[in-house]
Amino acid sequence: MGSTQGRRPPVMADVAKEAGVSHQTVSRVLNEHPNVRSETRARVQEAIDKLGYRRNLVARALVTKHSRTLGVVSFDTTLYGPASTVYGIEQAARAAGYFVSIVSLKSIDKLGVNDALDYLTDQGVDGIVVVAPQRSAAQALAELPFGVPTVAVEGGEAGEASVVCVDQVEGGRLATEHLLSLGHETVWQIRGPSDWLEAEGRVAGWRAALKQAGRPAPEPLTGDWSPRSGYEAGRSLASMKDVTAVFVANDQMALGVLRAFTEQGVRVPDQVSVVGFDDIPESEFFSPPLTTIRQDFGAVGRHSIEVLLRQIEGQGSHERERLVVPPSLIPRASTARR
Amino acid sequence: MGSTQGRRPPVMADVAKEAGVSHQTVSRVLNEHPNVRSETRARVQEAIDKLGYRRNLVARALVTKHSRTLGVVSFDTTLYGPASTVYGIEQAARAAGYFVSIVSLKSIDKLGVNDALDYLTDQGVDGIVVVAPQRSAAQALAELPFGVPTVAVEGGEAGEASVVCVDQVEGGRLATEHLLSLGHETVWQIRGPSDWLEAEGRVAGWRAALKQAGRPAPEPLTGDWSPRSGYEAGRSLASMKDVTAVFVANDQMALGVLRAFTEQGVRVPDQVSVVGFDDIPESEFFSPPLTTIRQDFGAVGRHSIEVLLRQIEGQGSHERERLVVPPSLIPRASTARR
DNA sequence: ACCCAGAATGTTAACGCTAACAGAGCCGAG
DNA sequence: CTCGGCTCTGTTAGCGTTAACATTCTGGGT
Repeated sequence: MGSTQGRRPPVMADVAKEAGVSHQTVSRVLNEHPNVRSETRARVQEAIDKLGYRRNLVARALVTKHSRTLGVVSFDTTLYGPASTVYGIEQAARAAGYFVSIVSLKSIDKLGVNDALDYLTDQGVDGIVVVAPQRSAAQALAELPFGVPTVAVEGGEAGEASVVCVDQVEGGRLATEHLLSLGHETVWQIRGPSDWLEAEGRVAGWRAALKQAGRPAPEPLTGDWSPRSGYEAGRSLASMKDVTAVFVANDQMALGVLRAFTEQGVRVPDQVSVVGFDDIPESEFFSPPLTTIRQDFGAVGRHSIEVLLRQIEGQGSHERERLVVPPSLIPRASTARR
Repeated sequence: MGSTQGRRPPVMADVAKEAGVSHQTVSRVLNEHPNVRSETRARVQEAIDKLGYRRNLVARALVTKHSRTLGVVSFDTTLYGPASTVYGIEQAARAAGYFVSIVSLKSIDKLGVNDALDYLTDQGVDGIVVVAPQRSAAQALAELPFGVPTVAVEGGEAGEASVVCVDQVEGGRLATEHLLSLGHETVWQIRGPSDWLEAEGRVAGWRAALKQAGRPAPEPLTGDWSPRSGYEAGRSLASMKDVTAVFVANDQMALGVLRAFTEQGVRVPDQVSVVGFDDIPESEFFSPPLTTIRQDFGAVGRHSIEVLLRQIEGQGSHERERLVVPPSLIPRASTARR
């Protein structure tokens, strides 16, 4: 119908002709410029509707230098934590009118992070969120490409970038103090890999709480966050008679620990109390339901977008921000008074 | 340094001047056009390196009409299944040189899916993968926007779009036959929400297997995939004395069932055998370790990209494809001979 | 009646790239 | 030695939008 020939999608000029105005006026309508007569505006809108016009965002991005796309770099989005964080990021970004382009890393080396950063800046993203829980990833942020605003999630001291994170130290402290308050002499720990900042933070909080209470800190066992590694550490712990309380650095490993204890006939919480970390949806239904530390991943994702947008929109003032989200204790049935 | 003034990133013309050639020759080098003298090529490459030039993909996309970006629409990427699928998609897409722009839906209505589709086509994606396990989402695909190639994952009969999915019926059958082969008289089921195609498929497979064995099919209980709903269904089942085998439509609900049975003193697998579905990383460490049906989400993601790229690159021939990935039984300790 | 500010619109020029064509140089066949 | 046909390179013209400037049209103050 009309003069629009072929199947080529209509462009601004087509709308302009249809409405009997210049393409610039169409642009003004689209961008809600105030100086357009409301009658003209209506006529243009009508033409837009009639032709089914949609503005070409690529052309727009070329001239405005803003793609309204944010990049997200994350490690293994299959895991609950990263997945929830990325979800929060995506929701917040879209609510703010931004697209989200994602890169999931399988390995976490500096090279991989740098590649991902380059890749995204090539695409012309307006800003980047790096979910970088490993020390190596965080270090990669120290040398940013050029002027692309960046926010690190769980990024420790991430060089130039702003940081949004959960207070891991506080989480470790909460878990440990909870166990001590139940009358346990001391608290053992199954920690995460040493490359992970979160693991370090949780160890620090645990150590601090023990020290404050004047209790000895046993040598922590180390897992790799997987249920299997928790299972193996749990088997070691089961054979040690003086263990009455264990702080496991994440819920998945805690599941492995519960499994090992069950197999070895160690009753939880009667003989040993166990606290996890993360509060994954499953942990409420472990046997027994797991006392754990909740991290509000959604809040972390939302905050990271807030910080990033502030940085993008407030051009000059790029003061580094550091936003810390508090964790909370979720008491359930895996812990009991000694 | 050199003649490049200010902090403005270099463009093709800058490289051209530096190398003493025309910008078109630079373009040729970048696009690996054969007709460039190798000496010239080297000189251009040198200039590129010297200036740290990176080509502007937005400008490129404007003229080529290809953004090399794929859109992914998914429901709740917090869940293990969607998260793994999206991960597989992202890996495969990036390996093929495509960016991935993601939209996570919180609600699954047709409107939401259509909005997401519009949103992504506005951005100028070259193709879209919709992870649409619900009937309503699949229906939304029936009315596609315009010429954007689309692939549905778990999309049943998704109108025009190609489909990649796991054979849910086969999965339901595998689970049921496994239990029957262990000597159970019949198999109960806790199914997923009726809006989900996957839930329907699993019910169909279960029913088919029972029918083939000439056994009665009890009325299935319905959950919403969450551990809690499994827990509640499990409590009902625990009170029924003739239940010896239960097929639970996903692992999370199976966890809830195990929890309920444990509380009620029903021993698994001595009194009741339980089979789950998905093989999430945790299920090997449930108490007892869960027999389940594994879905290869990674393969689904990879295949969906293969199909999509075939559709994008082979312009005219848009024959609908349908690719089915087989599930497999993972026998563990939650099932035993009657 | 006149002028001027401001509103409303139009015209032109980028943005940074690739496509299409044009031209220069070179080789071997006739 | 001339011509056709290669290879290599340059020139020009868009892609569809917004920005900047130019122009026309109002309406009120003098």
